[in-house]
Amino acid sequence: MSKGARRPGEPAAGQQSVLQLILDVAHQLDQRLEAALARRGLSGAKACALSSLAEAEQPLTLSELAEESSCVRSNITQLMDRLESDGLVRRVNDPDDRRIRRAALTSEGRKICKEAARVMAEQEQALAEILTPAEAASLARVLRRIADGGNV
Amino acid sequence: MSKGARRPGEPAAGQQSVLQLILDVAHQLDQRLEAALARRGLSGAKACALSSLAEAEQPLTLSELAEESSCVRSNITQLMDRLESDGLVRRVNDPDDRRIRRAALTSEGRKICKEAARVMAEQEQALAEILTPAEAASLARVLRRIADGGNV
DNA sequence: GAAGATTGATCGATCAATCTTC
DNA sequence: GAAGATTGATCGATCAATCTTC
Repeated sequence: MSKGARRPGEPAAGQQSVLQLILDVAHQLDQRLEAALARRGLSGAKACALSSLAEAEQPLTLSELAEESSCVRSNITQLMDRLESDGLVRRVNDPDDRRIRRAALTSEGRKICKEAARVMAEQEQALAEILTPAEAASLARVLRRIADGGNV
Repeated sequence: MSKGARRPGEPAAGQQSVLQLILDVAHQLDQRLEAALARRGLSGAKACALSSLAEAEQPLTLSELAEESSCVRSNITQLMDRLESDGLVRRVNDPDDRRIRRAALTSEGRKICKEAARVMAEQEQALAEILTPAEAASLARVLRRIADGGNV
């Protein structure tokens, strides 16, 4: 995907289609989140992987991580390379299947992951302050229906 | 930014925060749009640039294109490289200032751009069919307020 | 042969550094 | 010196091809 604000030919502010509005708002919120994470040396992709690892009881398979992030396996290979060189994650071998590599959080990784959760909560809070509870609920309901392709 | 669905540790479907919902829905809609464009050999970034060029009366400066796409100049340099090798765009020199390069649509570029507009309209239509007019209007209103940071 | 992971290519995005022209 | 564009590095994402192990 391209990350740039996607407004092909909609100069007037009120003229944007709902689709373009959703993409633009998401892009804006995502940039804010990425900027807040970057101040801690993190990125969205890294924070997401760390969070998945923190939740699991045991080190996850790289394939499991790819599944959970809805991305392709080779993506996780590279992400783990970067997280390993950051000292936040360690690859460990699976005792039962030598094809499998698991990702284990280091203690530093566990610490940073808690910071990432705080950052995420801050961003959620900032958004919540813009909306009334009723608006937030109805927004969530509509978005969930869009996510389900209208089958709800 | 990372493009993967961003749900760090929200297993239960109803538990997702509004922020995560917006990012997830946008990611899903964006993937659909990219897939539809890819069938015509395009991408979101290419379609966006072509559309900006089609709207302008005269060839745009690469800086102007960057401005319009809210991205960095070097990004446009590379995008134009790809569009030029696709035969959709041609770089032309500015007669008055030799620092400036402008991007001009080729006739092929103009043709493909119209297809891209149709694809975009299809995606907008698919989304519109999920929502009632009243829902679409209230969704747009709330999203616009989020985009303005609550200052509306 | 299939599953798990990696490698190499490409795309889109950013940033810092550079080059030409003003 | 500043503006416009490009180059080279890095990150995150995808895909096709490969390697090891099952």
